[in-house]
Amino acid sequence: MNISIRKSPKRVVSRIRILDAAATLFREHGYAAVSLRAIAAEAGMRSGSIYYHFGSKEEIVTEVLNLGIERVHEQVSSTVTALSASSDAATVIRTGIRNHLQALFTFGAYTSANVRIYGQVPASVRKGNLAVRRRYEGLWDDILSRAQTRGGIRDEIDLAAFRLLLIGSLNATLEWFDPKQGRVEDLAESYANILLGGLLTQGGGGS
Amino acid sequence: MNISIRKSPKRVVSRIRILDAAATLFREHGYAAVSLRAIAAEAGMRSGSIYYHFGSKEEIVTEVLNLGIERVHEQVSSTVTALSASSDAATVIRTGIRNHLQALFTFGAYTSANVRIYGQVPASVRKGNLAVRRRYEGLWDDILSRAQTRGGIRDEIDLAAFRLLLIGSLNATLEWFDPKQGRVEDLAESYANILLGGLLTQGGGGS
DNA sequence: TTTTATGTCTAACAATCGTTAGATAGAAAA
DNA sequence: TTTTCTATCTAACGATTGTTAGACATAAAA
Repeated sequence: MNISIRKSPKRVVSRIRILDAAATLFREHGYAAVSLRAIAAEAGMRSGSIYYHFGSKEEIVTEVLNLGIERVHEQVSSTVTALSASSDAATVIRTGIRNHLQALFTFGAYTSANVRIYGQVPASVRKGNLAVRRRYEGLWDDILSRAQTRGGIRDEIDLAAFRLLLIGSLNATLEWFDPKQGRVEDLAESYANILLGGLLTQGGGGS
Repeated sequence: MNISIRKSPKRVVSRIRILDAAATLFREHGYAAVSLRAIAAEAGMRSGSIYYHFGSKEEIVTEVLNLGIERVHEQVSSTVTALSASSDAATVIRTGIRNHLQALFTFGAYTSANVRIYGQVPASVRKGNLAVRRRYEGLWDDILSRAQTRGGIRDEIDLAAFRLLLIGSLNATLEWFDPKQGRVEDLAESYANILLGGLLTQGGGGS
């Protein structure tokens, strides 16, 4: 046994092919509408073979949902952490927004599936995905509260509401933005301008 | 034939019962996962009877999708139109936001179904819903561009992006906000504060 | 009353679903 | 070479799907 680059065993390759196929089809047609036969066909095998890799359809969708969030989490977490400690609130949040959107479209099949089918998957599957979701929400709560301690955030803003509005509006871009038509960086800048500075020149924001 | 209040014929009542049942179940489980037998049971009849009122499952879902948008459209349109002609931009947009959210939760089954299943419904159904969607987007574009002519909107803001961010973030509240736990008016005010004034006290919004 | 219209029911159809058991072929290990 | 393991295949299972045809009961019209 040498130390050379180990070729991925067939097992791993097939598993990924199945997950990619499932994510792509779930995103497009929803959870229940996609049959294991359709997933198998897209992955280049027969439906029975899927059961060598996964125990059930629910097991597949759970993995798809988790991967979608984990990949966004990793990219946002690593890029925000890499910022200089003296970065101001605007820079930190802009970085988070940009990387959330980039990850969203880089792993489009998984993240779209996530946004679209989470609400219609069996309760047991939702439960298996909850911890991963919570962890990502916690990351943003950390980012925002850390930004708050550095000052510059308006007093009227409810940070919990801001986080929900932020993630909700970013994820909604999956429904209409086409990365082939425009740059994700431009989308990110446009959204950051609105979220950080608001629509109006002054006033209007107070309660 | 007298002029007294005409009792709704059974036909109309049953039709509504079917649509209510369908919207409720679609919202919860997605389009394909809901069988006509399940819709019939929820509506208090047998699946065969549905075909007296609708020609197919697709016809039902098309109606549910259209109703969801039309009801929000009507409420936002009428309340914004009713404002005094001299209202400033902030008031107009706050009114739109508040009424969009109120309608969203008042007709929760239809609007949630809309947000959740639009992306997974057959292409022919999506096509049948497109005109209604476009019309509502047009309403907001009118509201925003009229507000812009009154001044007070930041130059850096891309109004098309703002409309997409706005509707996306408002619709996303369906996934987490519970009208039994908090007042929709408070939610609306919180969101309007963020969208109109932004997160930061100053700067940060420029490009 | 007789006739017609309305609305729901039952029962069945071919198709498709998730899942399973067992056969089978090739690769790795002995 | 022989044996064992890995990955896929075929074929079938009972259950459920959207949809249809025709019977049936009640209400309205004649």
